[in-house]
Amino acid sequence: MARSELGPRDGTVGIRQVAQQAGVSPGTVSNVLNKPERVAAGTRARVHQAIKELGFVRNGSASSLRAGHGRTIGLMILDLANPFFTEMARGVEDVMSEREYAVILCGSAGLMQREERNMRMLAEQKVRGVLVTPVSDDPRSLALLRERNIPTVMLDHVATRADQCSVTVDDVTGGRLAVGHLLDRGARDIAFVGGPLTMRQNADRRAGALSALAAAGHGTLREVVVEEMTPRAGHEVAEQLLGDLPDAIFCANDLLAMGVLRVLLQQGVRVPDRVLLIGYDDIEYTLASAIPLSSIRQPTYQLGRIAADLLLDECDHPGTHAHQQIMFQPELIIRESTSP
Amino acid sequence: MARSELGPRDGTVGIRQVAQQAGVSPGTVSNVLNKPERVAAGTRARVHQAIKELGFVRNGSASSLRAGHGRTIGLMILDLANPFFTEMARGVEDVMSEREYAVILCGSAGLMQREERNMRMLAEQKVRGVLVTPVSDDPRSLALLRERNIPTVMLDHVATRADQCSVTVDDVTGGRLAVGHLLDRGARDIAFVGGPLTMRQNADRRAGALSALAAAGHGTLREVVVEEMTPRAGHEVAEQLLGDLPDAIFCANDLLAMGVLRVLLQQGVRVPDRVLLIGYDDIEYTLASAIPLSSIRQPTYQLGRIAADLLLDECDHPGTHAHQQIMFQPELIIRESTSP
DNA sequence: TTCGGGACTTGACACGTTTTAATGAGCCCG
DNA sequence: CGGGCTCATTAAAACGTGTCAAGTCCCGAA
Repeated sequence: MARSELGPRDGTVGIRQVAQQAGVSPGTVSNVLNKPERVAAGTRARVHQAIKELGFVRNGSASSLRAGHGRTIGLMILDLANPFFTEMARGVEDVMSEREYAVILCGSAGLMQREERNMRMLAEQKVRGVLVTPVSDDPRSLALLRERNIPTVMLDHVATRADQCSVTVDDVTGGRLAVGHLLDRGARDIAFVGGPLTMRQNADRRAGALSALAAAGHGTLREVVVEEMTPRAGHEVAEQLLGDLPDAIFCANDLLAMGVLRVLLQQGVRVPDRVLLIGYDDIEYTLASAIPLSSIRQPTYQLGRIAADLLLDECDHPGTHAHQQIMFQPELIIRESTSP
Repeated sequence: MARSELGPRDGTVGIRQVAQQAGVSPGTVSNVLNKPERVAAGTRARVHQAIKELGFVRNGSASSLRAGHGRTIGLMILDLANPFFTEMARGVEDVMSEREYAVILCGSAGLMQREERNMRMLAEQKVRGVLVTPVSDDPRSLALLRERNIPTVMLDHVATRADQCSVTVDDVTGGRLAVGHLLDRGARDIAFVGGPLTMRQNADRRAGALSALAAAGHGTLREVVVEEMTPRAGHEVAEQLLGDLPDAIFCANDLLAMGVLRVLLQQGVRVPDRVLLIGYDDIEYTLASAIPLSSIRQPTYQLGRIAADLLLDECDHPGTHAHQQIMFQPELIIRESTSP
């Protein structure tokens, strides 16, 4: 049997078998797959027919080797355990799935080292582009992608350079809204509980909090920095605060706030009567909370969708694509934890 | 300049440049990368040095084209918005990250159609293996992978065939534990709220519930089937039940239970005094709930880790690998929502 | 009838790596 | 001293698709 009649790996079917079945050349099959408009409708139909009959599945490796990249994008987020990020990931996945792209998911866990390792891995995989919530402003890991002309969109982080897109929510305003609200409710001694200030999100929310205090002309901010922004960390902070309770607590995310709330209630501290409590992100799971949690809402799912759209636009129209820095405004959601 | 001195795509560095720099042949560089033990220590060091100096990053597409598969695995779960699945995904990602594999994440949203489309995409990407929580027992989408000899591990689903691994939790026992507990607490008129019974998880939990009733010799089960297992669906069910409240409600997952709880409390129904409520999965976010939720705990994160280990074992030792069907036992967690 | 030109199609090569069989360099022992 | 080892390295042949210059075909105008 002639070589041309055998498929790849002596068993499966490749572009050549399809071509033979449809009575065209391999080149034409490739065109049907990649530039359908260039092939006559009749031929196209015959090829599609052959594809279906033979159960042909394109070899993505060969395709990306030749083309320089494949139908895959990378998504790097800070924390796989945080509903805020997984909700964002859902937005990305929905868009990419519609457009027939595969999504490689990576979690950096906030570690520069893991971020860099993942970036290298994505470069190796020849992804078409990358959506990333960076650990910090350090451009080292991004350089790896830039060298290889892999488009990048910043997620939940403003692009410091004008040569890329970003989608963010204004965290300074968010912090201001939160603390402004606490001040309105009469709080003066306010605690800010957040993660490392090297993370932009924490730094901005804190800055917003301070600016609200400055604008009001009264009130003080105690700052508590935690390693991880989890309910567990919230527990520890709350226990620590029990000895000298502030008027109000502003947590830099809802997971922390959930942990704090739990301990306060267990210890009989009345919320909001004794302590006001507000979180950030407005994740869905605080709805059933003992005291419904006030929070700062972000268009989380949309963040993911829009970033994905921007990335695909850059991939599809590298010439005409105009980089955009999109910033959403957050919204103050008042619930029982701050309103008597 | 001779072709051999230029890099791939006239700019980046390839295996050839590394070889030249280290004074060896391309084949040796490849061996350093893939079978380090076959190359002498001195040569190996020289090659690594050259790799670092030139900033070489392997072209994964070329690699998987030649080798037949790459360092990528597929992970297909039912619902990206459900913390149970994202927690499982976290376990998978942690293991794969350690072993330098990339993870392609797909959500089937419980739709056969999306499951099949994703499977095709994974086959196209030449993934090394796939971890999948299947939508149903229909083997059509798995066939696509089996034809191509792509190893598969079932996640949260028992393998019906002995030629693959699976990692599950005993949902029948889980259902029995839940309803047995409700009966112990004196409930007789019990409602079961769950998703489509075509999903094994729902069917098994229901079966367990029924067997608990049978064992007790008393009590009845009202069955409420919802489309989606979300808090929103829980709201609707609860409103529907308000007119004729049962003694107890068993929700097939915690998200449903959260929605149900919220409406009950809003309407002034006392939990657990008037209605007992128990969920399933024991997700972290119910901890801060108004009435802490009783639930059935599963080793979620471990599920992901172990499934990932099994898959990698099958990939690394295709000859000696012994397929395993691992089943964990769930644990009843009693909290306030079922104990006065 | 011939020629020009547009619309499709073709064929062969290139993409960067892995793999195979073959080569070379030592080394031991008869 | 040389034959038969082993271990380390090499050269060249794939892997299956995308690309692009070079056709082929067909139709209408001259």
